[in-house]
Amino acid sequence: MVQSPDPERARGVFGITVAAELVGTGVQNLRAYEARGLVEPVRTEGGTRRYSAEDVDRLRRITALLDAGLNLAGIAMVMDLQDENDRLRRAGPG
DNA sequence: CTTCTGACA
DNA sequence: TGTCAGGA
Repeated sequence: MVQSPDPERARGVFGITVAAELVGTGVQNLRAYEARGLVEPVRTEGGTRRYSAEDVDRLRRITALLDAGLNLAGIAMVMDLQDENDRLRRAGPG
């Protein structure tokens, strides 16, 4: 049994560098998205961002929206609506 | 790894 | 406007 030698592994978190590689962009862009509120990675004591699998998936959505012709401001709106829509759906259909 | 600034398409 | 590059 792999008892996760590292507690971080069980959480499935990625450093900003690996997250950038996964989404196919640079660490500077990921930081730009966070500045726009597109993603909110957890911050460690050292101040380093820790991107979870969910965050990486969201980053991919951001790149897809950018390709769609949306800008960071527009993407932020889409992400907010999607988050609220998913929240309402999870809260209860009725 | 973080933050900021400069330049380019 | 968004991305890339360099420096502290």
